[in-house]
Amino acid sequence: MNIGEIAKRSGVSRSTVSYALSGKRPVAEETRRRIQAVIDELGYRPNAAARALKEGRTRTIGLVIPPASQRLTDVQLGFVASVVDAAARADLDILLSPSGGEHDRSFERVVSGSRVDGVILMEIRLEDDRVARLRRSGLPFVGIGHTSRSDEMTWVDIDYETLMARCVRHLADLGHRHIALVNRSAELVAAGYGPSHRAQLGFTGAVAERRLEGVQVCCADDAQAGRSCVERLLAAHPELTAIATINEAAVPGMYRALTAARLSVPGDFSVTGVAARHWAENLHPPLTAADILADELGARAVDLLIQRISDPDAPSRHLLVAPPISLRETTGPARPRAGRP
Amino acid sequence: MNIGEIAKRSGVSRSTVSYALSGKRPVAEETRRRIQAVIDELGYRPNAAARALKEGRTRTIGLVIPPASQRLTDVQLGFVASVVDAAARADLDILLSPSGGEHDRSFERVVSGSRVDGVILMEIRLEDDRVARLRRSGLPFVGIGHTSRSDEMTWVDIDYETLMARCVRHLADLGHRHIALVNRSAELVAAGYGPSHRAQLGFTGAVAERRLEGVQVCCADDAQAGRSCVERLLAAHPELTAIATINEAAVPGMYRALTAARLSVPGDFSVTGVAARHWAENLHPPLTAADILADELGARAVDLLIQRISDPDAPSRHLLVAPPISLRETTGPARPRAGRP
DNA sequence: TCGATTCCTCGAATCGGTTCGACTGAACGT
DNA sequence: ACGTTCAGTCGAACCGATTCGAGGAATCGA
Repeated sequence: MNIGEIAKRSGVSRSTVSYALSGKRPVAEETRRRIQAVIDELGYRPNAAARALKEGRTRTIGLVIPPASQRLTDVQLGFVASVVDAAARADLDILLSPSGGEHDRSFERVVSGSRVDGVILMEIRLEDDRVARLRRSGLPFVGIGHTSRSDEMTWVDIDYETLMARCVRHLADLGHRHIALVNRSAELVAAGYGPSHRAQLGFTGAVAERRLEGVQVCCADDAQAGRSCVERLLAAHPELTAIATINEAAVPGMYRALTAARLSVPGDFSVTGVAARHWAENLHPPLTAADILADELGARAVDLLIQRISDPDAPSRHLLVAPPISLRETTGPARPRAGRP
Repeated sequence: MNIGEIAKRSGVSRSTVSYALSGKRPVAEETRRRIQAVIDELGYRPNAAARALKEGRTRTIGLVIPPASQRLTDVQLGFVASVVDAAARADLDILLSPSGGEHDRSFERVVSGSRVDGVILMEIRLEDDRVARLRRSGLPFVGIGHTSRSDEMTWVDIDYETLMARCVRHLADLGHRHIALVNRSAELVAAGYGPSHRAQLGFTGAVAERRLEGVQVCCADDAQAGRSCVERLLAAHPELTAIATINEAAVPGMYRALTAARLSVPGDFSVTGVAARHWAENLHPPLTAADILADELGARAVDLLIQRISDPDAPSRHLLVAPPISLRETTGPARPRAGRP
């Protein structure tokens, strides 16, 4: 059923039906009611493709996520959920595009097929082809995360550098002198993953500032890896009394390694880091951490994108979020491991 | 840049460009090359809306997920990931629609705006309005899960009834006589959530068959709830020696409650259930469970949907999956709790 | 040499909306 | 009584692709 059918049955022209629906020109009240009755009866909805074709916009935004094959972290999931939510509130649909892996055709379709009015890009690398591709296309886009040239685009991001520095200072305040940074996977770090890179900066900076001893290791995003990573760490650095991490998926494994080593948390050993609040709260014991407010960040990304769509030539904007550390149950005063039996 | 621009620059008509791209009519090799050169130079891609309008199909499928506000379980995430993956392989785009909560406008847009060629529906209730809505619309759709009238639609599903019966029999074989079923949240069960309902059937059936004593409880989908649920359970039923569950999110909390009660797993108490393999493996200790192969299920749903789109009048098809139990480390011979100090 | 066939290309119609210019009455002011 | 204004409506053009019927040129067989 198309608009012509509605027009015929209401005894008006197609344009009148269109105006009755959009309200862009006055339509007699009685006519409007007649048209509405026909529409309700037939359950008519304007064809999205036809409308998009004429209007030149699709009322749809693209959400580019990491390849589906690799499991999303809780923080990433939080982003997706909040973007979906915010978009729904703004009556925008979401076209999902896994990018990165093999099927970049999906990304290419989203970018150049005029399928979307704008794009939200997740999991951005310091050097990211997709950003260049999007800039060339002229499509408005907003990053959750940003590249090394941060001015070249609009983004929202978590201030991993500040957050990690806060974690380190928090540990230093508790008397810890030897601490380790457990980063994300070596592949990610090598690929120039921004959060990993900035966490390193924050870590080394704060370690130097407080004259501590710091160790840095990479760790794959799962519990197994977390466990073996911490086991190696404990063996190689007996003087270690605390860990700061941005690898939430590995934390349960880290707990297990500590338990296995008969180190109680936070009595003998402290753990802190950057994680989704929900996740940190539900760990056992609950993780003292800088809480990532994924909900807010995703919603702000959508806001910025909507603005950017309505005014593509406005200067790019940035939003860097650094929430305070929520004290929970995994950090305490330093107690030298050497002093233990 | 549109097809007319390409035509002009190649010195041919628009239709020739179209045929060169689609190959639906012969085009001279030299002409084709010239057109291709122009296309490559300008980076032209046909406008998706225009194509959809003319062809009457969008090369997009809708994926209806539970409202984003509520966290998705690992199994659900597995479905989403595998659907996204399978769709990308088939060169289909995915339109994401959270449904259920407040914003059903999103669902309505997907169903009746001709935005998609078909829909995959997740988290189906025994009585589900959305199924009726989709049937009325005539849009091809496939459910992951199904309603009480299972013939009315095409679906793939996990055979929770069989799986739960297997769990119970497995426990019975190990000598357990008193076991509990920890279901999903009371709200879900009350709303007629199929998996919960069928798990109940399988549980009561197998309990009766093996002449066991069974208790059933509901439990919200998080660790906290799992913990308090099991604490209550242990207090109220001292004879209990095993739990079977379909609530994966609650399992870590259940472990904690058992640990707190000084019950070792699997020495003093057995736990088993239905869960995503990834999840079961990464728990500590790894959960003996019937593994849900979310990857396969999502991919099959996409296959079925593609078939249904190409032949909407074919009879509906069903796919019920019941993988065997993977023995891990959480079930062992029954040891009466009464016999403990 | 002439019609038939084949190969390649073109113009026009079409999909289902939106929007612009123009037309018709009725109401209005002077 | 006569322009003006304005509400309400219509027809036609347009968005960017696909596809059908048709036509021109080259090739072929008789």
